[in-house]
Amino acid sequence: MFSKFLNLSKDKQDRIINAALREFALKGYQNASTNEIVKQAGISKGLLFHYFNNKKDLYLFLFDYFIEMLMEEIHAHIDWDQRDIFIKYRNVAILKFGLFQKYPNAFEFIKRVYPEDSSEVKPDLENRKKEFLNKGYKDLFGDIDLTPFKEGIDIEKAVNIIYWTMEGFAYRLQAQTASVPVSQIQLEDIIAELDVYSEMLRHSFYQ
Amino acid sequence: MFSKFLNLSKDKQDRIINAALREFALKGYQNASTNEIVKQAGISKGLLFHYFNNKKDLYLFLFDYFIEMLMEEIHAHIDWDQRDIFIKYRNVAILKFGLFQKYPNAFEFIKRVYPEDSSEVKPDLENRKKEFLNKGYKDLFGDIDLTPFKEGIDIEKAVNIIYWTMEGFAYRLQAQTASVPVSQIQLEDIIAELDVYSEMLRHSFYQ
DNA sequence: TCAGTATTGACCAATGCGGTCAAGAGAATT
DNA sequence: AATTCTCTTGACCGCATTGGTCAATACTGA
Repeated sequence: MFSKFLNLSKDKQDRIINAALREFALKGYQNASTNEIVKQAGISKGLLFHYFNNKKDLYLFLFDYFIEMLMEEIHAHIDWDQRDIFIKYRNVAILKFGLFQKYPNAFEFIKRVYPEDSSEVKPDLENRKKEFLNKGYKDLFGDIDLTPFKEGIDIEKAVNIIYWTMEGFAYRLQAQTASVPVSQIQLEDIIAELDVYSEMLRHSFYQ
Repeated sequence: MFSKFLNLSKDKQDRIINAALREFALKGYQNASTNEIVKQAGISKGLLFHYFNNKKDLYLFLFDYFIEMLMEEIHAHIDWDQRDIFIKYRNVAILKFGLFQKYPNAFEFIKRVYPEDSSEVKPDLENRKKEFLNKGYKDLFGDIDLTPFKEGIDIEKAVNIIYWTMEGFAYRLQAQTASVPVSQIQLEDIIAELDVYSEMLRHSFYQ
């Protein structure tokens, strides 16, 4: 189906993918403009429609492409026997960081798929969403080890605080990253800072 | 300037304001459609342009309207001598909840004003933003009492965790609220739950 | 030189945009 | 009942942009 596109040079593929991701992430399906995409990608109008034969197919291709990539990355890097919530979040953070370097708008894109309600793509999305997204996260954080938590603590709320802290940290990082060349950002520094937060929360909620 | 509009019935004012807020919050200045606004508000096209003579004026009116309302609410309900971070967040939460009931899209709208880069409104926004928004938040949380924090703790990070927890809680609440009639939501229940989070974090980070 | 593929961008009909305005609807005044 | 006045309508305007097409060109390797 998209084999013609996948035979392009990696560089050109990424330019097109990033331009399209950005546009859809920014404006949603309906208001995204294919003209804007080709302009940002530095290709001609005809080429885009040569590879993806219409706007809808392009959109769904992006979705499938990233779900598949996310799945692969997860299965390649996550230790499924690990049940400690902090270590799991740490691994997920590393993974997300790698993907974010390559495709800065992928997470924004995925986030906007949820509330997408354009009738043109909604039915196709519904099937895909149920199949993958919810399941993915539940598999990851469904069987956390609860035994190390302090007695008497409200574990559900503690888990929420941990989640919000990790998300807040990632979100702030994302905002900073937007204004700084990606190459200058050191994964080690970020993980080190994240570990401090982990340690504080571990100290708060673990025995 | 907008006296004609402000003489309308409160109900009609709110319908128009909410429709416009929602549209601008969802799509940003450039992609927001006045046709969509009048459709959602249940008024005719001509009427909107009768009250606000063009799109730009409508947008800036909304901004000014909410900044002013926010300021008034803050000055009416915030105890400026209070320096405890948890009590301050509690008060802000109560305040935000009240506003959110009336104008569910106001905060999304304000949030989208920051990165707004449409050349048509940018110059007008720059002046207003500097004057109000940053200042507002800094005044609120600029002189937190740091003495109750445990010795040896990284206070900056602790404050971040508190902030992310409060934001995360508010965000999740907002998502829930979207699918439930507003009248059924009890402020007391929400504050009670928020107090549990506060207590957990207070116990973690205070002496 | 030539066949075959990759790429271009002017062009199309359709849609939606911000904004206008003559005319209608309703209420108040005479 | 007639008149005046304000509120409100929605068809209409010129224009920009949309998703998508396709004949023409550039590029490639033989």
